[in-house]
Amino acid sequence: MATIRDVAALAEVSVSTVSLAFSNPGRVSARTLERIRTAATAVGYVADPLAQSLARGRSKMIGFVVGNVGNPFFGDIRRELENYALEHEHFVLITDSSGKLERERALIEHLIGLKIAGLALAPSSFGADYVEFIQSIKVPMVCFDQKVEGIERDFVGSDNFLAGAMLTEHLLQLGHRRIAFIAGPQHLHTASERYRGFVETMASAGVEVNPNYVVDGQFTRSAGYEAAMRLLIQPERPTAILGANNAMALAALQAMQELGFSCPDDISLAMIDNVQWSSVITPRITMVVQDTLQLGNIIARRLLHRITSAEAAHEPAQDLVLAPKFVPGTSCRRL
Amino acid sequence: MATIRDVAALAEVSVSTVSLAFSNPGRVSARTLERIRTAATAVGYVADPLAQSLARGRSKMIGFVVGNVGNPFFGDIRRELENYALEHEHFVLITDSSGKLERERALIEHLIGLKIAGLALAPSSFGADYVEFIQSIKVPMVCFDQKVEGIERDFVGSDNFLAGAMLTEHLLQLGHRRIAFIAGPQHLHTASERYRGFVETMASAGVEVNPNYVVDGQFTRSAGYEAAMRLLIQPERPTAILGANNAMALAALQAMQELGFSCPDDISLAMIDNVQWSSVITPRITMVVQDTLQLGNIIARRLLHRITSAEAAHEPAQDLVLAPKFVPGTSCRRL
DNA sequence: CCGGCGTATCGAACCGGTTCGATCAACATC
DNA sequence: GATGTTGATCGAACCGGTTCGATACGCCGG
Repeated sequence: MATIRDVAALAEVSVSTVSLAFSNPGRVSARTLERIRTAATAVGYVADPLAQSLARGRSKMIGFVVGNVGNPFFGDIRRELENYALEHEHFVLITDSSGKLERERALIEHLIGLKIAGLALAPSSFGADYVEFIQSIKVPMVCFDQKVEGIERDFVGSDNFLAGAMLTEHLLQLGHRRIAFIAGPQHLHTASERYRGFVETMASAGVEVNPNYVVDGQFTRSAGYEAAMRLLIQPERPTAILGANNAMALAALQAMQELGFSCPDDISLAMIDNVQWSSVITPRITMVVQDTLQLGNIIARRLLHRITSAEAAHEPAQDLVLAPKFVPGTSCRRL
Repeated sequence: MATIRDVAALAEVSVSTVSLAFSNPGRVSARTLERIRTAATAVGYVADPLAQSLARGRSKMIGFVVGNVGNPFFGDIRRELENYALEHEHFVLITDSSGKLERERALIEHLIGLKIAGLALAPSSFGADYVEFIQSIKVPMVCFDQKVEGIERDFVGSDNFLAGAMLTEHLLQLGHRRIAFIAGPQHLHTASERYRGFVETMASAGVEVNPNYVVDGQFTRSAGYEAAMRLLIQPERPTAILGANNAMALAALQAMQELGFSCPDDISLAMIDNVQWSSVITPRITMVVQDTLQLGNIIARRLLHRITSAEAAHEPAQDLVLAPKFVPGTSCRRL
């Protein structure tokens, strides 16, 4: 590998001039610039990013930390971020915490050790310790998906209250009253907001929520399956089930199929968030989806703004909340 | 951040001794080692990975390059690799080429610039130029999924011929003769092998393959959809469709649903590779799946062996091919 | 008491860049 | 003709480690 000294020797200038020529071509005379450039191509010089990062104290890399890179929601956001970053000469390092707090922390620390220029984080936890840890990170950063109380950083996400409310309203309109809700972990903002959307919409309509109809599915497939089963074995079954996320709703569909219930004939189903092959799942689930491309785009822009603009560090943290979209399916029947 | 010189000063030893104490504790006297360790914790010293990589010329990072990190097949492999790597103090950098050759090349070059210790690659292309590029990479490396002619590197994958043959045999056993095949891009090893498995099994059974029943779905959802449509509008429709991968088979299912055909009553369907929510898709597709966890584990072991063992560089490249597994569903009926 | 040897530690060079104050020539100003 | 200004280039220090030959010391046998 050719080093900057090889280029300097061939161009008969000092090392510092070569460095200057690449980082700030305007400050070098046209003649020397030309000589340096031809010398560089002649020896096939490419600056060593590691050495650059060490000397500059910051790299051109952006950390992307989520709980599950396989989740298409995060996948879309990642793709948008990658494309935008690439256009601005930045490189995205994808990492997956598997939803484990310890792993997330280790990953973030590792990334900071790599002197990343910025961090896009989907927080996986909450609470004082966690907030303190996140707040201690001095790297430009944008949080998304999960709004965490106490973290004063740019946040980009969807209106989860609205998401819950929209589907509840839809089911009410169809005449449903015995509506069950499979909730996520209530300490998560997305989960509690979606639940609040359900509860308040029910209240506004003057419909009482049967406590037996609210079960906890932990946002996971397995817990969602169990929760759905608990709903389905009740003597007075709900006429509709609202899943606070995709995994739990589909687990509920599976449970219904296994018990021989037909959807939507016996029980209607609606969910928040799409899944990859939703169009071939029968019935087509009625859902509310987030505009992942838009979210990804906004995240990318905010983060690169923070990274590249000098005065951005002083700008206050900003929350950007997008409205989700209603996508009708065939999984909800009129009563 | 505390540097190695802070530690040296506090422990009253030279910088080189501190470095030695961490990289090779055996060569330092017990007393000094103790002093250095307490000094290090006192100032909160953590070695800068960037500086280490620069000085050593190699880092503790492993590059993982695939065409689509969202694909659960790659996801499982990634997870296995990450876990195994973490146990051996290595860190996985995930990247996504979106299946684009140019992007893949740029990513690999970037990773090499980062002086990665090793590379796990799912090749996205083929041909002389590509092979030459891959061969020029001197980093320890394991290829997987796609076997590429001419690349002399460790390879880990599944027996794709067998995968195609198993499903074909299954359909023949059920009495099907008019079996259609949605093929992938034939320049890809996986695609051609799966196709070969189909053709040769048909030939062995003495059943002629109708040329109109073999269509190209490019391994993608959209091309697979079109290909399936071409099959379904023929006057003499096939009684069974075999999709060479998951995306094309599910696209075919969608096409069937849209045209009002029932699966399996009108047409049977089978596919190679699982998808995330296959258990809630009606009917449950009969398929042949790869043992992704096993694959991931083998990839991880081979790669870390190459990385950590000094003499591994001289070991010849090795191919490891696993047999896929048959998973019966409800999508194939007996004729 | 001396030469030989092994072990613990050190100093200096190096990895490949960046950065900033110093230098110097050329030109403008008075 | 002396002084001031400007722009191009350079040298040296630095980022934070690693590595290896040199050195110093203690212990051994003769």
